[in-house]
Amino acid sequence: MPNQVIDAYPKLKRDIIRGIYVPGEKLLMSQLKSRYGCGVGPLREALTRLIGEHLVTGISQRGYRVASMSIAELDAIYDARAELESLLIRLAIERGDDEWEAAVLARAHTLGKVDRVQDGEEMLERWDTRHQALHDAMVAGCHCQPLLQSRAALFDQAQRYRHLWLRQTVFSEQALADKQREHQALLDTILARDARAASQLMREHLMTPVPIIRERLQEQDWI
Amino acid sequence: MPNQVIDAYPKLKRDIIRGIYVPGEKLLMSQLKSRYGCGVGPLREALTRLIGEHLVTGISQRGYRVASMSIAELDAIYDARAELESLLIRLAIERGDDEWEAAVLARAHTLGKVDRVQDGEEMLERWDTRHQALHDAMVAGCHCQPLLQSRAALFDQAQRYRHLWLRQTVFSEQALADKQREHQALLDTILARDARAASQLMREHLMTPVPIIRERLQEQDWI
DNA sequence: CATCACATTATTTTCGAAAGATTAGTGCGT
DNA sequence: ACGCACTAATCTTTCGAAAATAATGTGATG
Repeated sequence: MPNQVIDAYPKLKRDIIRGIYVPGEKLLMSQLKSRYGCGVGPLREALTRLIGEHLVTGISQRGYRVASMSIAELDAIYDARAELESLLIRLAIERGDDEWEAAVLARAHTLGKVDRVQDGEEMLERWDTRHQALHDAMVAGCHCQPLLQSRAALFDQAQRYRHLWLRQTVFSEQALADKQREHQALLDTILARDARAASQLMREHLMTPVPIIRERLQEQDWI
Repeated sequence: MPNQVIDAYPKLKRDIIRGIYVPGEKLLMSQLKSRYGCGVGPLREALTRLIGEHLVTGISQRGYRVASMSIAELDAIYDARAELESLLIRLAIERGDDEWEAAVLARAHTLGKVDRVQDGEEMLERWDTRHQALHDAMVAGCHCQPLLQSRAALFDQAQRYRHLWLRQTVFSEQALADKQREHQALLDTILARDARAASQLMREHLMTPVPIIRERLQEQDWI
């Protein structure tokens, strides 16, 4: 694997997820070259990787475009994530050991400690990091690397949509409290080793952002 | 997307799956260039794609290698496939319509018609094609593109292992009959819309090749 | 005999230019 | 005014050479 690509790939990915580019927008090599400071070779490799993650589309002799977004795709991806994560939490409860339980508890604790008094941006970043860490810890118990990789791939695909939801949630006292309650309920079912209840709660938990994202999406002029 | 890559990528992938290269083998650019008749640019893109599919590994400044194979990975991938396909058949039964049922029945019918009298290689290819078509038809009812893509990715990862099993099974009267019986049982539960039974059978069905593959794997000198 | 420094070779990675394809623009004929 | 062929400009894709890095071999030293 390359050197220059290691630089360009994460930057390009980040820019696409953050919405720097409009979905469907053409990605001109000349522009990318100056923006990311490297030649076409490394760029093509980075773009190839992003095609694999469904964040970019490419047509022979017609270049690359930022993958489009749609409500249909939003529904499909979140449905997939909810079903998969629901499966994973069931497996984790069936397979996880005491260490796993302890790790979940630990992540739940740190997430609960994120302080609302901090600077907004900093808090958003910290809450999101710890939130993801909690969910990672929960499903880690399944001990199935390939399924965890599939989960990560779906998460990446969802990130652009998720981005529309994150701000809205973290900056709302109400939404944050709701999430807190959902996490607590999940944690209870996990510690009780109730696989059926946990997978049900997990599915619902993952689906709650969808209506919010759908609204934000309909506001966009590029849909 | 490129032109030359469209040539090189599937060939390289096919060669890796067919076991032309030894797992762990270094992929020299100079060799690849002459074998696939193109420059390093297209090759690097093809290899990047294959890294995304976990068929190749790459380290900065140290080139590319065919991904290694191991019994641990065999177990992990087949476990993942079994759990995912089991989930998908449940969803398909919950969501599939009459057309879906009909399509499954049709694929089961054509698979049953594969004739043993044909030429061996031709029969193997035909059986495998129709076998995959049956499984594709079964899970298609879930109507969840992202999960079907995850399934396809896991299938690709499994292909090298699956390759070790396929010959053994198709050329054994006994094994083929066993598979036939399993498919019939699956079909019955599907037409009866018994999601619980179907997902159980599906998990078992996907796991049956594992012991056979494990044996073949242990015979290899490169494990 | 082992080990380290140094020089040599082999390999990867990158860039720039040329070739190939597509898109945009122009003018002609109807 | 509209469509079509042709030309010009733009963009993508590829290759070959050069630069950067790693691997190998050699010889001196403890």
